[in-house]
Amino acid sequence: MRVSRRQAEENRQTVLNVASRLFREHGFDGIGLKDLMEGAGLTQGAFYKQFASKDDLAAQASKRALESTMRRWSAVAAANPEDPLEAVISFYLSTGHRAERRDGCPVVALGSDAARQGPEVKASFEAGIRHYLDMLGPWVGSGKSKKSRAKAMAVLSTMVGAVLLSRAVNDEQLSKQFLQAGAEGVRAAVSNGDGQSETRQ
Amino acid sequence: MRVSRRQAEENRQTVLNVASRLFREHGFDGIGLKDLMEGAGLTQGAFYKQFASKDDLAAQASKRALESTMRRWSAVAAANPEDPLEAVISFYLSTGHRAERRDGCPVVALGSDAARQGPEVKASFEAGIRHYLDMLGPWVGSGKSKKSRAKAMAVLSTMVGAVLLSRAVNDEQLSKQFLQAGAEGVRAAVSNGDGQSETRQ
DNA sequence: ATTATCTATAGATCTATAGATAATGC
DNA sequence: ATTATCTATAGATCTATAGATAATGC
Repeated sequence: MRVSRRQAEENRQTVLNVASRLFREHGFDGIGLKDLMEGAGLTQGAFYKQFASKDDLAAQASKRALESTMRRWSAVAAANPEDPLEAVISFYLSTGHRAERRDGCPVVALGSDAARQGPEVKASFEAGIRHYLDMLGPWVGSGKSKKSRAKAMAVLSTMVGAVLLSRAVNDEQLSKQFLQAGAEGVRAAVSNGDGQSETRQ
Repeated sequence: MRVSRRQAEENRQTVLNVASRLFREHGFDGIGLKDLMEGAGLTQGAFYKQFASKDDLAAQASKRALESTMRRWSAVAAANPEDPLEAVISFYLSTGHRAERRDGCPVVALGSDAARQGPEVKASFEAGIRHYLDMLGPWVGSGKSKKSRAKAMAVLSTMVGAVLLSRAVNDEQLSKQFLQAGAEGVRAAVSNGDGQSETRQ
């Protein structure tokens, strides 16, 4: 029954990968430890040698999910070095991404849930979100880093919100329009150069 | 034990109001029928004379929650008729709204959850979201209704995303910056007039 | 000897149903 | 007579723990 330390660590990684996907698909409260462990080819009993609690798993699986999405952004951006932002926009605000809750952005899939979790889960999200912003900054930046940081935040908000809204409605047309309008909005915000109306009002 | 029809209907309404708040606070899966009914001063057993299932309640409570937020938007806008959009922005993207998950916008509080629910819950969200867009349209509109619809969608995406992100992180400063950057982004998008770069790429 | 995983289970909770109770509505 | 609510419970599931098992690691 016992496996090697190497194998045990591998099992732990498998549980994390499985959890990062099942949580995105069903929410933190929508999936039990039994199904989680069986998804990794183990039984429920092995769980507490690997993780301190379900919350602990939620925090670690969130980290894993965000890292995995980050890698995807990097790959997409690297595939189109001339316009990495446009590449990320058309990947993120696509019907493909909308459909793959299981493997898509955890901020959209679990953002509402994360707001109800403890500081450990939020720390995972915070780290991932900062990483998103670090990538976006140079792409949307017009020069001053403080301004481009704010712009990156607005852009990320638009992207996250658009996919969230596109998933919350039944109507396919309305759903698609959110993706398109989100993409347009981001392009406009970026091409708008320094035009953020900080002086208005 | 039996109450009048009038009182029974009143009880049903109370359950809906309680549910619309408890769901926003704990998620659809985060609260049981027992606590839900006791929150309305009844016992669990009365539930199935009032609703067909928990899903049925989720759909009706979502509708109620969105309607209640809608009324709030109207009130906020009416209080500042000269610039209703600015009034809504500074209400929606405030630390106050960020803190009141229980009474705040259901799209932020339950958006990720809604994506996992059946068509009934999504229908409630869709109706509420369309109502949001109907209000935003004239405020962001530059003339052509199709363009202002798209702009309203981008603006709503930014607002929803900004609050969602501001709730998913621990760091108070980062959280506040999302609210501010979201507000700036919306103002810039609107003051940008017809400038959406539909021709780019 | 240690320990990763297993089976089994405690104790709580979940949704949903059944039947009793007592007040309404005809 | 009807029915809104109550108490009680079925049957499933949830998180977490306990003790057995069998392979690793010293």
